[in-house]
Amino acid sequence: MERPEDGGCAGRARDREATRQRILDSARELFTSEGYAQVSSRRIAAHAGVNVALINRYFGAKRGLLAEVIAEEAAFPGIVEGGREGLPRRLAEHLVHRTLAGGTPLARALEHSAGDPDLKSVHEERLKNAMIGPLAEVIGGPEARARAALAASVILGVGLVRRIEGAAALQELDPDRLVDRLASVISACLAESAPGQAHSGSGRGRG
Amino acid sequence: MERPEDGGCAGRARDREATRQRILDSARELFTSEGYAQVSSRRIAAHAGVNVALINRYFGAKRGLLAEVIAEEAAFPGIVEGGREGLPRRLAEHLVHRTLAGGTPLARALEHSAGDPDLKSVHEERLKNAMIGPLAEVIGGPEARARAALAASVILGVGLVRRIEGAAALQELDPDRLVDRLASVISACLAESAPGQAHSGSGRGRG
DNA sequence: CTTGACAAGTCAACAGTGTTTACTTATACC
DNA sequence: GGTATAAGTAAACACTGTTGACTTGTCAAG
Repeated sequence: MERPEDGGCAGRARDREATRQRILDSARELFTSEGYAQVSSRRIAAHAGVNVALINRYFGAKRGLLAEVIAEEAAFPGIVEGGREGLPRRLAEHLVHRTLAGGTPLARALEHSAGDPDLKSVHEERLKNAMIGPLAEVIGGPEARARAALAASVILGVGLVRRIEGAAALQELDPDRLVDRLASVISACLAESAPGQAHSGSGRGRG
Repeated sequence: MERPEDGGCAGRARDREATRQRILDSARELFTSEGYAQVSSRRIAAHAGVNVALINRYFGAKRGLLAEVIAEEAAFPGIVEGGREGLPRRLAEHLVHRTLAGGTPLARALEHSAGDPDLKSVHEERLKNAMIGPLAEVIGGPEARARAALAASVILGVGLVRRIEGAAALQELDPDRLVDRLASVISACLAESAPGQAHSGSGRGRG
């Protein structure tokens, strides 16, 4: 069915798969460098050298293009695989290193569009399947999903704040200290029993 | 200068301030109930019964309209005023109660558009002046802004996750337990010294 | 090789967005 | 009453995502 090679010929042959992939590659490149909302369908098409209508033909809508792009990459590559021991620290290190270095561009594409209502379902699936799900499975125990959701909140929140205010405040802390701190924060999220409150909370008046 | 009353007359007189306020009221109502991106300039204008061009005349752009709307409301009403003692718990309670009950609609408008690049400057100002700033002032100590930014990350992150996945996972915990947990998480953010890591972090290899 | 079918690709339009410009009109002062 | 000035308006601009009708390349059957 498929042509064996579509190689480098100038006026390339009609090849569904190759065209699809070409669109996907352009979308990933542009989304990750400029963000979802910034890049128009027509620009993706032009970058890929194909017609605009093909985006909707192959991916339903622009939304579907992002969904396919982010489905390709793991949220926590090689982190949950390490097991429960030291998980908070590994998450913290991952977060800090991609926070301070700009890190995985895909995360940026997601943070760019975190609140976009058009992408709610895309983000919902991503959050559940790639973050809360794996995390909950690793930590186990009661209310695992709630604890995982809390950790995911911290991870997304830090990324969001970094994107909004340029990490100016966060960079007051040097990376190592920030990792320490985030590790303890994430530990508090994932812990099975809610620990007695830290030194700053002596005034708890609840019954 | 201004007309003393523009009252209820049908074809109302030309009154700059009244028109401005009318637009602002419509924007607040629509933004908070449907979100920034959902509501078009033309719809706001129609709801206010004014011409579309007046939005840009009075607020520069749609962005300016949101900026003015969110400038009207405090981020943590009556929370930082309570001082350092019990601050994490008050923040946690505020967050949970507005999370579970839908809470202040303005926060929703913000979460709706958290990642919108067009609103970056608006969110930046809001984050710095209404969240990190007051928080840092209350907690004091070294790297106060960094610690405050961390707490703000948690607060924004939880709101974001709630909005994305409908709080399904977070609601595994009953509200009181969630408050406990969040209070300890926020305490970990605000603490002056990064505490020794909790029970799950025995594998720390730094130092 | 010719024919025909079907999928791949194209074009132009639609309805919508935020924004701007030129314009009309009502008001307030002289 | 006349007029400057501001308030309000209408129409357009350039752009967005999306759709349906159309053309064209390719492959299989006759």
